[in-house]
Amino acid sequence: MRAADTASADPGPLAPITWAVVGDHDQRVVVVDLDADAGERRRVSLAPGEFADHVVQRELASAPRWVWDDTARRYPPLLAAGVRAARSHDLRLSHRILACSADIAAPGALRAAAEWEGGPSPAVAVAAATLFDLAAPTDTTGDIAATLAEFRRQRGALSTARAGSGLHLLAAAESAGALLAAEMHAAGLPWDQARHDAVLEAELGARPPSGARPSQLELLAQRLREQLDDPTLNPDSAVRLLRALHRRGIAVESTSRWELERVEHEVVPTLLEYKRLARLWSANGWAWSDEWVSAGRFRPVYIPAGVVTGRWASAGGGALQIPRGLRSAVRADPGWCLVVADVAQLEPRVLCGMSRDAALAEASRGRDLYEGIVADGAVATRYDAKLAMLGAMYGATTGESGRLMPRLRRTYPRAMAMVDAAARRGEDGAPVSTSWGRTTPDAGATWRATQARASEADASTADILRAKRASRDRGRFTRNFIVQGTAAEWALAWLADLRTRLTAFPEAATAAAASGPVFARRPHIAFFLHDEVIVHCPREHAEEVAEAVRDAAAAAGRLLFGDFPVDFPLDVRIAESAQKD
DNA sequence: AAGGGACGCGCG
DNA sequence: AAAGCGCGCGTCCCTT
Repeated sequence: MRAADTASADPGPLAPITWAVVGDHDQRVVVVDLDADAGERRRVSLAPGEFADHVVQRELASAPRWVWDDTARRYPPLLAAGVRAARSHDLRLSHRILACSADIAAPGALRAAAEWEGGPSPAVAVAAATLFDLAAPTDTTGDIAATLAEFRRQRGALSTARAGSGLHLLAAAESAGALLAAEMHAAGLPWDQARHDAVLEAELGARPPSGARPSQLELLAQRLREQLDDPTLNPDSAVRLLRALHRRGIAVESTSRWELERVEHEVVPTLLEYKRLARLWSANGWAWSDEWVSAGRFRPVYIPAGVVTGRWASAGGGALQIPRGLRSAVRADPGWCLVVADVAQLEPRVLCGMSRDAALAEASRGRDLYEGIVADGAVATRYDAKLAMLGAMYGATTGESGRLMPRLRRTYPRAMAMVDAAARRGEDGAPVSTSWGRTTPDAGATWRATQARASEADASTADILRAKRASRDRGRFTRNFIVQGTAAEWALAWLADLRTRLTAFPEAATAAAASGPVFARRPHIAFFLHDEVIVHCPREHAEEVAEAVRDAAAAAGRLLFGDFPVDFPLDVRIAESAQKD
């Protein structure tokens, strides 16, 4: 029974959704069913070993929404037991959203329950506690009474949300993301170790004994020592490298690539190549795969909302930084394939939707958004359009980007007014919010003290300059926050919808990784990076999966922006590997 | 010896 | 050609 794949038991839209609150009491797991008004209907007490079976039964019966303190703590053991949950409400993640949201009129009770604020990566803390055999975290938030109390506080806070607030959608999407994060970790990203090794050998030479530089890297280091006439140079030391460059009359202020690229000297190509290979070796070399890849899977730890804007972060293995050159190692299992999809120009389209800028929507519909901006005559080239748009969203003030950005104001005043207003509010120390109501953290006491100091009678020029800079820094942050944060919401909606759609697919005849989790026998999301997903699926379902990915994107757009005509075109590829041709 | 900051670079 | 948002992480190097 336990091994049953619960996902196949979709109860359909008519089944009542109930809240099933999960918490601990006296070494047992307590599940309390609540009705729509959060009134208690039923309470069961289970031995810890019985919980997974309980979840299976309930999923088959009616797929309740599991309310628990922390998905990263409750869900992995279920997945390990072969049990999947359809819906959840993650109290920690939701608390962090609701307690500081500008959309909540009465956040007082939530803010008082500070023990729920938690860190950004409880999963990591729990893993570390297990690793060092320490007692469970000292907080009591997992206790059933505390869990019920927090759930009721959150329901109470949500009932004070402003009319039309998207916070309930955000809480649901955030929680679905937390389920998915645990599932993706369990499933892993299919990784072809042999191909990775082949890339490393081709670039660096044979794997060296531990501690030694690979041959190709040592060759380049030696050439650098000759070209810079510095026989003991360690090119890994920026300080010594800079001194050596200066001795040869190369006037650079740093050893960073963008500055070196502007210098005409024989040492530059050698140095750039050394840096490229050194990076590959230290970030994604043999030591990396020893640590992070096993049994053909790369298993990063995803941290939902690890970024203030709501974007995900990751811990370990640099999951969000896999270099493009190594994507050839991301390779489907035999008989399976990858559906690799990314959204074209997600953030500008999100800005278009949230500002309801009809001109920008018209420019971007059904085509490359930047080409559309060129066609509108705002700027001359696609490259300029991209630069100007990035400048608008990041707050560029100088350079080409800063020069081009004002042109967009004339052509797309609504969209530009939205980011400009967010910047002004940030400069004043005021909060801003995403479409669904995620709100910036407070600017902080130090920031306000800096501003206050500048307006005192005896403020120095330095005080005033410092305050201005801090104010503009904050403005650029809030300007970008509303766009990056709403884009993260779009991505969550996309993921949550896709995750559900994929449960409708049948199990594969040929299992991917027979030892993997049960849900990995059907198409499943194997990777997510801000505006890109990779689905691992049996080849015979690739086309249908690609369609599901597109349908989910369209549904996400409607969920956030209703019938406003902004579209989210995807670049979808069906392939053996994640490498772009 | 451990920890933290600076640097540099990978990703969106 | 480059500076303007959000990250993680490896290395060096200095402090404690």
